[in-house]
Parts: sequence; structure tokens; C-alpha cells
Amino acid sequence: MKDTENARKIPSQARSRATLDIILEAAAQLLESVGESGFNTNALAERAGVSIGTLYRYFPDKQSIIAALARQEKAAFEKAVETVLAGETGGLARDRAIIRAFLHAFSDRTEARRLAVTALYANNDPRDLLEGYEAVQGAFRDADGQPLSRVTAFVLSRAVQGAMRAAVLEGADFLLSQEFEDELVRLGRAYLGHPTRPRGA
Amino acid sequence: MKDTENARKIPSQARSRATLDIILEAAAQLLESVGESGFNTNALAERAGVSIGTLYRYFPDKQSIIAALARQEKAAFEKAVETVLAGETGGLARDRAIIRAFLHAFSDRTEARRLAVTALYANNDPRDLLEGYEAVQGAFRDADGQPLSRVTAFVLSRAVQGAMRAAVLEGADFLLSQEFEDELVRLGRAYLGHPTRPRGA
Amino acid sequence: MKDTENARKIPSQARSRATLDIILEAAAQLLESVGESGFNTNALAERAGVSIGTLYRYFPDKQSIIAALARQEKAAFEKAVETVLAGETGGLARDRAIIRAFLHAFSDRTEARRLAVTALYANNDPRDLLEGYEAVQGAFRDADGQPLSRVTAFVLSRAVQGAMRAAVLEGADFLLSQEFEDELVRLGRAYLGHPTRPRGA
Amino acid sequence: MKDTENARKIPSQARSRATLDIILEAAAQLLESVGESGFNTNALAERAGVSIGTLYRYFPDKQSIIAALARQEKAAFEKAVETVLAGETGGLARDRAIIRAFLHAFSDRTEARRLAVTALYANNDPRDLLEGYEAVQGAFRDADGQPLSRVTAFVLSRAVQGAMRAAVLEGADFLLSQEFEDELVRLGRAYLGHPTRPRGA
DNA sequence: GATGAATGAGCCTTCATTCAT
DNA sequence: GATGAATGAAGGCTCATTCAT
Repeated sequence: MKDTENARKIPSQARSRATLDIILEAAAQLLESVGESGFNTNALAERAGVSIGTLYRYFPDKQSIIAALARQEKAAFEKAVETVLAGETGGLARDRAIIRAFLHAFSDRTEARRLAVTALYANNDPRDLLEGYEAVQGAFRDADGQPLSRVTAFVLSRAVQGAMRAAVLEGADFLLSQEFEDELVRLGRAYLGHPTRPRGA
Repeated sequence: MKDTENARKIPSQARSRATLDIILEAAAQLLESVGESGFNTNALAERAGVSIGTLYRYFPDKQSIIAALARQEKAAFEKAVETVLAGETGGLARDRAIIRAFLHAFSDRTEARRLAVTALYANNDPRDLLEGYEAVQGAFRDADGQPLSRVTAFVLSRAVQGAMRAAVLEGADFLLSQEFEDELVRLGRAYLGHPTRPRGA
Repeated sequence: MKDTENARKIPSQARSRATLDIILEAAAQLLESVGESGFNTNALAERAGVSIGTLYRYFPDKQSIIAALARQEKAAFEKAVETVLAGETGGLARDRAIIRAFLHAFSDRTEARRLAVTALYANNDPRDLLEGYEAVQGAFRDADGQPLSRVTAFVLSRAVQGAMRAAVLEGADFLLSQEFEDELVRLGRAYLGHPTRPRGA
Repeated sequence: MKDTENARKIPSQARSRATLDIILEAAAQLLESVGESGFNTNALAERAGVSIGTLYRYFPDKQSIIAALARQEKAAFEKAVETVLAGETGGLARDRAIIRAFLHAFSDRTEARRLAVTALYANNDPRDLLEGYEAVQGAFRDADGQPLSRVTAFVLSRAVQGAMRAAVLEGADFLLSQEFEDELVRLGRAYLGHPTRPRGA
């Protein structure tokens, strides 16, 4: 419970790496299927097909398992966004691609991702977890091609994320609709100063 | 365990009402200070200065305490927003007033509010809890004075809320700054089609 | 609370088996010494010299501990009676041996046995528990060598058991006396149609 | 829990007497309907339509309520048997009448009666409760008109009771059948030395 | 006398974590 | 290195009993 360093002396053999992946995959599945309250180490060990003792060879405590999961999910998410940023040169197409990347990141195995991050929020300092998102923000430019101020970048990214997050949490039926995606793009671009056409015009 | 109706045979004397308020206030404080995982009935009873038995005279189980809290917080929040809506006739001043109401609703005891709602999400159908927010959305109009489509209203309210929520959770230093409030207003108004002036211009 | 299957994934190693026996023995002792109302899992764990957690590795809940005890006691009882039935060929000697087997089964740790069975009655369908006694009844024959009718077999076995049970519960001083045994034998044999000589003749 | 004297300073007014009867009647009903585990003082107070405080004006503790109930039930039972004994002069008709009285005493509100008595067994010294049955036993005579020895009287009454008790507890379908009554009468009479005809002859 | 809100000891059960094998 | 039996702190909840009103 104390101050959990995030990893044990992990034996760096290939087998260990495989075991670790198995555990994390099982953790994601378990989180997805039973939610945070049902997520317990014994169930995880069983699902992963390892003994509870083995679990504790790879992670010092339960908290660090969730942390590792969150870290992994976040890394995957950033990779996806970066891929998009690398491929698109700019303008509306690029903005739309970013939004789409966000959306997909949020719709696949959403519950596991959300819970992992939420669990981290609840227990650790959220800042170190969220640093990485800054990189993503750096990719945006306003309508004049200027980089965004700190607050503007923050508002932009969190607003878009917030709308998507709410859609997921509230089970919105339009989550994967074109209209929703369009609205998110419009939200971002309007805020950045691009002229936009309200729905229906 | 059954179906947990949400309240016990509560004797409606004045004393009882006071006790109930004390419990809910203590619950909010406790949720705020220790988070959901540390929120337990024994700690709540102690903080409220009542016995554990008394707790269970007023609520059938732990879950319903959180539910009551969520209901109360939501009601207070909506009341605040409605008050604002009633006072302002329209335009930028009104939009700013709404944002300000949101901000204040979110900055005071945010964690308790968020956790209560989150806890409800985890256990009940989230939809019936959120109905109320729709009323708030109805208050908005776009730049042409038209009511918003369902998706637009959703995106708008959740985007603004999401940005504020993130600022709170991440401990942003600009949470109560004028700049942040301005940016939120700008976000909302730009999305609604009002011409806006990007920061610094 | 669910459906309480009667056993956990019990690892069948020797150690586990021993632990289980220890728990059941302690349960019998505890039931014997404090009665059903004082029978609680914490006290049981302490008496068994295991942790409360261990208890719950072997049994899903308190109820199933009592159920297991009842099953075990019944099995032991039936085994004892069957042994007697196998050894004696018939007539008075055999009837007397049966009575004696009953008496001993009932005098050793009677309270535990009775309470375990009673507790089961209170929670389950009593019928499936009692099936086994039917086998015992089948061993009896009336004075003409005919098997007994269902009701007669029932009355015979329950009457004898009832008298013994009462003697135990009421702390009768003659519980293990020859006279009491003789009277029980006489009761059974008279009912079965054998000529008997009333006491003192 | 200590050493419960069985009654409080009961105000001997008629109203008090009525309240007491109401409480005992409610106790019997409650015991009957929910069993011993569900029998709690709060539920009893509610069912009786009195406050929990009033309950404790009439009884020092829960135990004494059950004791009073058991005493009342036993008195009613003895009265019934005595009535029978007064009416019948002897022989088979009288024996049959006694058995019938026993049977009815056991079939009406059996559960409440049984539980009350059982609860007493579990907590008090059973002897003082059962003394009264001796009086009933005194009514029997053997085939030669001689009074029964202590052990014989005990065996007789407890055997008959035991068979009936088992029939009730096990939910025997023949509980109120003529055959069952006949068998009980035959059991008693055979034991007392009367010539009997086994079933079917 | 009656009331019923309040009390709190104590019970059942879970689950993160340890360590002997 | 792995295993999984064992541990026990901690938490949700019940209910007999008290006492201020």
C-alpha cells in the first residue's frame, strides 16, 4: 500500500516478458469484464493462468499492475496519434484524422482504459501520468498557423476528450456516428478560429 | 441486497432531517478527502459523529448513501445553473454566466461530486441520472437563435464540462483564472457560431 | 449468498485434507460447547487454529460448514448402524445391537450432531438430508419376518430416536443404564409384534 | 444475556395484560412465519404494533420473550391433554384420545411451538421446562392397570412425541392420516403390554 | 408510561499479500 | 523460479438494548 515503485527486479529473459504481457492482457480483459470493483489479484492470477505468487514476482502490488496497464494503454494511444500526425500534412483532413484517432482509442476496450486511468487518478498524482498528452497538443496550430497557448491547448484537448469520454460513459448511441465525429471536428476547428458552418446550414 | 429502494422508513421529524443532512455532508467531505476506495461506512459514521447503526437507519446500504449524495449534488448544480439562466437574458453575458456557474459548481467539492456520480455510473443505469442535464442544454441557442441539435447540445455541454473537469483533476493552476474562463466561453461561443477573437489578438 | 455449492476448489493435497478435518472437528466441538447461536466463524477459526481466511478457502460460507458437518455425522452414524446390521443375523440380539448402536451414536457429541442437523433443517429441504435413514429402516423386520410398511418403519425409528434424543437433551440420569437400553429394545420389539415381558415381571 | 429473570414489574392492569397477550401472539406468528433466525425484537415490536421500548417494559430481554411463549404453549398443550384424560375413562379409546390430543397439539402452529421450545433448550436448563410433562405421564397405566416406572413412562411419552415431532419436521405426508394415528396408538399399547395386531393382519 | 432514535458490539466475508515448499 | 495455502486487517451490515424526549 505504501509507496509503490512501479516494477520489481524483472528478470529480463524473453519468457518473463511474455509472462508480463500475459498478465497485462489478462488485467485488461478482467477490468473490462468485471469492472474495477471486481478486479482482484486472485481473479487476475487465475485469468492469466499464473499463480498469485508469480503475479507478485512481476508487480510489487495491485496498484502497480493498474499503473502498468494505464501506461501501456496510454503509450498505444499516443503512438496512434503520432502515426496520424506523421501522415497528414495539415488542414481539415489532419484535424479530422486526429479526432478519428481519439475516437477509436476511446471506443476499443474503453472500459479497461478508462478504469485504469481512473484508478490511477484516484491514487497517484495525476500529473505524471498526463504529461504525455502535451506532446499531442504540440501538434495543433491555430487558424493562423501559430502554436497554441498553454491554456488553449489544454482546453482544446480536454474538451474534445471530455465530449468523447461522456459519450462513452453515458452510452451515447451516436458514439461512432459520422455526425458526432463531424461535431467534434467542428468544435475543435471553430475554437481554433477556422470558419465553420453550423449543422444544417 | 435486494432491490435497495433508496430510503428507509425515515422518521420525518426535524431531528431526523438534521441527522440525515449531517450524514450527507460528512459523506461529501469524506468522499472528497479519501476518494471512493477509502470511503467506508465506519469512517463515514465516525466523521458524521453518529454510530454505524444510525447510518443504517437512514440508508439501506452504502450504495444508496452515494446515490443520495449524487442526487443532492446534481440538484444543487442544476439549481445554480437555472438561477443563472433566469437572470440573464442572452448573448455573451449569459453565456459567460453559465460558464461561471459551471465552473463554480465544479470547483467546490468537485471530487465528491464526481465520485458520487461515477459510483452511480458503476452500479446503475447512467441514463436516468443524467436526464436532468438535458434541461440545462435546452437553455442554449446557437448564433442564429436556433435551439441546438441533440448531438450539438451534448458536445457543447460535455466539452466544457470535460475541460473543467480535467483542470480540476489535474490540479491546473489556471483553474480559477480569468484566462481559463475566457477560453471556455470562447470555446462555447465559437462552437455556436459566434465570431470570436483568438487569444492575444 | 448465491446458491452455495457445498465445497470450494479444494486442493486435494494431504495437507489440505488435514486442514479440512481439523476445521470440521473444531466445528463439532464448538457447536457442542456453545450451541448454534454462539457458533460463529471467528470463534471456529480460532478453535481450529487456522485463520478466518483459511476457513473460507474450504467453505464458501458459514452455512456450508454446518452442512458438511451434518453430512459427516450422518455418514458416520449410518456406517455404525450398518456395521452392526452386518454382524448380527437376527432376533433379539440383533435388535439389541441396533439399539445400542443408536444409543452410542446419540450419546457421543449429541449436541453437535443434533444442531448440525437442525441447522440444515432450518435452511434446506429436510428431505434430501434424511433419505439415508431409510436404508437403516430397511434392515428391520416384524415378528413374522415381513418388511415394514413405510409408516411403521418411520414410527419405529423415530420413536426410538425420539426417546434417546429426549434422554440426552433432558440430561436423564439413566441415559446409559441397562434399564433404559432394555426399555428401548422392548419398545421396538413390542411394536414389531414380539411377545415381551413388561418391566419387573 | 446474563441470568434473565423471567418477567418485569408488570403493571397488572387489564390493559397491560392485553398488551402482553398481543406481544406473545405476535411472537408466535413471527416465529411461525420467519423462523428463529428472522425473529428479532424490532420485527416483533412492529408486528405487535407496539414500540420497541414497550416491548422492553414487558420483558427484560429477547430470551425471556421466547421463554414466555414456550411456557404458554406448554400450558395450552397440557390443558388439552388433561381435558382428554378427564373425559375418557380408560382402555383403547382413552389411549387413542391422548394420541390424538398430542397430534393436534403438534400440528397447530407447530413451528412456533417447536422453535420456542428449541430456543429454550439451547439456552436454559431444559429440566425445569419439561417437568410439567410428568403430570401427563402419570395418566398412563400398563396393561395390568399398574402405574408405569419412571423410565417406562419416559420412554413411552418421548417415543410417541419423537415420532410425531419427526413427522412434522420432515414434512411427512401421512402426518394427519388415520394410519399414522393408528400406528402411534399401536406403538403405545404394544409397549404397555396390550396385545396388538400388526398392520394388515 | 410510551416512543423510537441512537448505540455499538460483534458477525460474516473479502482480498491483498506473504512465505514455506 | 513457481506455487498456492495461509494469513488477517478491514469492511459492510444486523440487531439487542438503552434512554432522552
